[in-house]
Amino acid sequence: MTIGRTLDSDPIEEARRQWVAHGWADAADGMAAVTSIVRAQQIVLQRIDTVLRPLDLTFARYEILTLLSFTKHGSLPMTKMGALLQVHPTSVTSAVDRLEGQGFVERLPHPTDRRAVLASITEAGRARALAATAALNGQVFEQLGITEHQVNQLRTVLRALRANAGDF
Amino acid sequence: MTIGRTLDSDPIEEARRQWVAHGWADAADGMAAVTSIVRAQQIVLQRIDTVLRPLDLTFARYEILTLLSFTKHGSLPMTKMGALLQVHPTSVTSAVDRLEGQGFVERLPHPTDRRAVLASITEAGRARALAATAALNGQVFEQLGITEHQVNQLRTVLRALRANAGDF
DNA sequence: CCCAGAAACATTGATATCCTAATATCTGCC
DNA sequence: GGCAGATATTAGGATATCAATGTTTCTGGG
Repeated sequence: MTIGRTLDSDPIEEARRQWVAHGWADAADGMAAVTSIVRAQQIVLQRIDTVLRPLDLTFARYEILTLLSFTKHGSLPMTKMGALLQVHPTSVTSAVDRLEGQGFVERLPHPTDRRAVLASITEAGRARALAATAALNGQVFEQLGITEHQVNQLRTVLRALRANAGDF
Repeated sequence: MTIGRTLDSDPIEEARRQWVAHGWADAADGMAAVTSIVRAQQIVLQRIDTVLRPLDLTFARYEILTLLSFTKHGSLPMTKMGALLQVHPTSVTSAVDRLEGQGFVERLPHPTDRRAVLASITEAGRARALAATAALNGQVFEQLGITEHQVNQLRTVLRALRANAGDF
């Protein structure tokens, strides 16, 4: 599961020193921040996958189930889900393929637009989504290992980064 | 390239409100932070891939080239690279396969351990790594769209998260 | 000292995911 | 009524992880 063991020093700080030593000081902090984001995502996603694996879910499929469970009628057009979750249409298609095979979602025709397809959550899907959320809340989201203040700093800074990227 | 367009509100904040409304307030901030990390990684990696594509590199292969270019003799054992970059041995093997095919790296026998393989950067590899770093510095690392203070907040908080995960 | 078992190293094959490009169908505007 | 745009899907390429394998090295009991 875990890869490297007992590294003597922080490899990202080491890379940052190299950046400065090579005359790229202006970019050093940004490089370190980007690398930290990439590594942090690996860490949290690995934890999430570990928690979700016994439930036969991936994070992408979990996000879809949870999003559907929050809607009024438990269904959304495929494109709408892709827009809300910021994933490609092809990823939505393949994720819904699997969820449908698992019996957690079913495809329904859109009532007015014959191009569109509604993904609709089933009762089994709702139950599995709830179980997954309970597991993730207790084992990941409440166990990040940083202070509440740091959690909120993270949210604020990354919100600015996402806004600047045109996310909303 | 970009997926969703003109979303009226921040989907992560919306998810956070749902968490609170469902009685999961204790996990709401952590959920929002984790989701922000995942989304931020998508954003920065997409930018990186866009910059690196004309240079025929991916981020994983770029990291290997840059790491090798920083070493004294331009070479490292496969396992050592995996440990430093926090990637699986299989990923190192496949990345070095491609880099070798591109002429940026060559495999050499380890001088003392006949099990081990040294990956050694070529002159072409050094040149490509420098070009890639120049492009990334100017187009990504110096253009995150957040303040210098926020960049450093990000580094500090994510360093705590990585340390807590046993990264170093 | 020696040698049998454990551990480390790199690779291969299988599986899952994501992205790009191309395609078929349908809608709605002019 | 025709054509641009939207919708979903399929196919193909790249990457990451997991499990298993073949070597090679290390280690500890005899």
